[in-house]
Amino acid sequence: MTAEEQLQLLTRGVANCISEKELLKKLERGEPLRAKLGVDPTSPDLHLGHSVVLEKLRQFQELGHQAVLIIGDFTAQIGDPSGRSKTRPPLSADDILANAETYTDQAFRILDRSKTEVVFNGEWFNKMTFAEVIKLNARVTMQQMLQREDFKNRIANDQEVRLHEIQYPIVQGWDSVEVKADVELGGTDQLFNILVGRDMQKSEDLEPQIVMCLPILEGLDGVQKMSKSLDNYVGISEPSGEMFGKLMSISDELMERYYLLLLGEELDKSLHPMDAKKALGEKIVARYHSEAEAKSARENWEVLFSKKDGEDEADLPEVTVGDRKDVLGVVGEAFAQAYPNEKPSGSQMRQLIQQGSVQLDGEKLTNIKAEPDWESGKVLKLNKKRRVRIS
RNA sequence: GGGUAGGUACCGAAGCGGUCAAACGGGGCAGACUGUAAAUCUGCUGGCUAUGCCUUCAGAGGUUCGAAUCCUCUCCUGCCCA
Repeated sequence: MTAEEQLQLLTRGVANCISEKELLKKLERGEPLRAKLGVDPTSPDLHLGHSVVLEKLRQFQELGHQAVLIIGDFTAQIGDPSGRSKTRPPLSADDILANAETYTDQAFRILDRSKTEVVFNGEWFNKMTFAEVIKLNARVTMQQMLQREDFKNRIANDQEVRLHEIQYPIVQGWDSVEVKADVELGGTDQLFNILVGRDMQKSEDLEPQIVMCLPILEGLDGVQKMSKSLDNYVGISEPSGEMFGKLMSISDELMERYYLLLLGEELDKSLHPMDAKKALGEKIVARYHSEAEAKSARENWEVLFSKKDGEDEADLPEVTVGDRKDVLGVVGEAFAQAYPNEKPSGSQMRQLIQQGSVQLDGEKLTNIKAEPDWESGKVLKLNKKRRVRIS
């Protein structure tokens, strides 16, 4: 493949590339490029938002380039202020290590493990002396740091900015020097950090890296970026059913965006939006599980939600009725047996019942003290998502 | 270090001696509606062995029949000055 062809592929779907000319030059040498991606092992679960940039990195691998995955075990102790309106809480060393492991395991669902160099940036930063740190800081001016939107906004809104936070870009930039990156990937919110990397490399007389920013994926709410802390995400290691279900809850507008960013396709507007969304869900599930699983996830979902009668539900968890025969007692028992982690408080369960969410074979049970016939085989709906079968 | 403004439920924000489990907005949950969704309308949103009881308004003490509200000390944050 020619350098031009590679360039075209690599820049597809990219929000910001500085600069294509330089990238072309690097590609023309015909040698594998070192494509760097730094990850913060702060939240151990990867989601579709991360997948956008990981897919791009895989593309580099497929073209024969070297992926360099930097685990920011050291930087995680600082906390990336990018896009943040608050200071991030720091993590303990143990948490970070554990997170790093789950992180890479998941990343290799997308990346080719054998073609990925994994490094921890604690390797070089933990050895640094304070004098060296001061020297690093001398390479950047205060004014440069204050140009950042994030900091500017926080200062304008009278919110605190801690000194360690302005170290983050410097530290990330130094990673690029250490691994001799040719390209650094990241979300558009990483633009500033990655640019600092270029400066750092220049000051070390290295050829500056190419900045490649990918668009930030909106979360399920369609407004804020996908993130675990906002709970608007789809994790890439989630069960197929969950994944499909979550994807089906997005708005039509967002669906178009997901088609573009996750599948790299234009949405076919001639399709009924419902069908288009099901197709989207199926494709994404297939990517992380399998075609067959995607198909069954779709079928299960259709049975669960589309058929109002819901007579032929797929395998619902079975629940046995205990000593308490009243509605409140049985609902509590059902949660405890089938979804112990989601069990609501007593008051919340009362509300679910009184508001008509709890239904036995489609019949609303609104009296918490009622003792209906808990006949074996009947389906008990608990809330929007959860149903169980009486055994 | 000095001055000053603050710290209220998931978040933002009222309340400034009783009628406060605490207005209002956002978020979340539930119902109606739908395409499952979005939008819209409605209700709920501390806990419980529940017409009552228990624990909350940064933390610890105190005043009072009674405190989120008053006093004292402590911790935390913004802003201004040095």
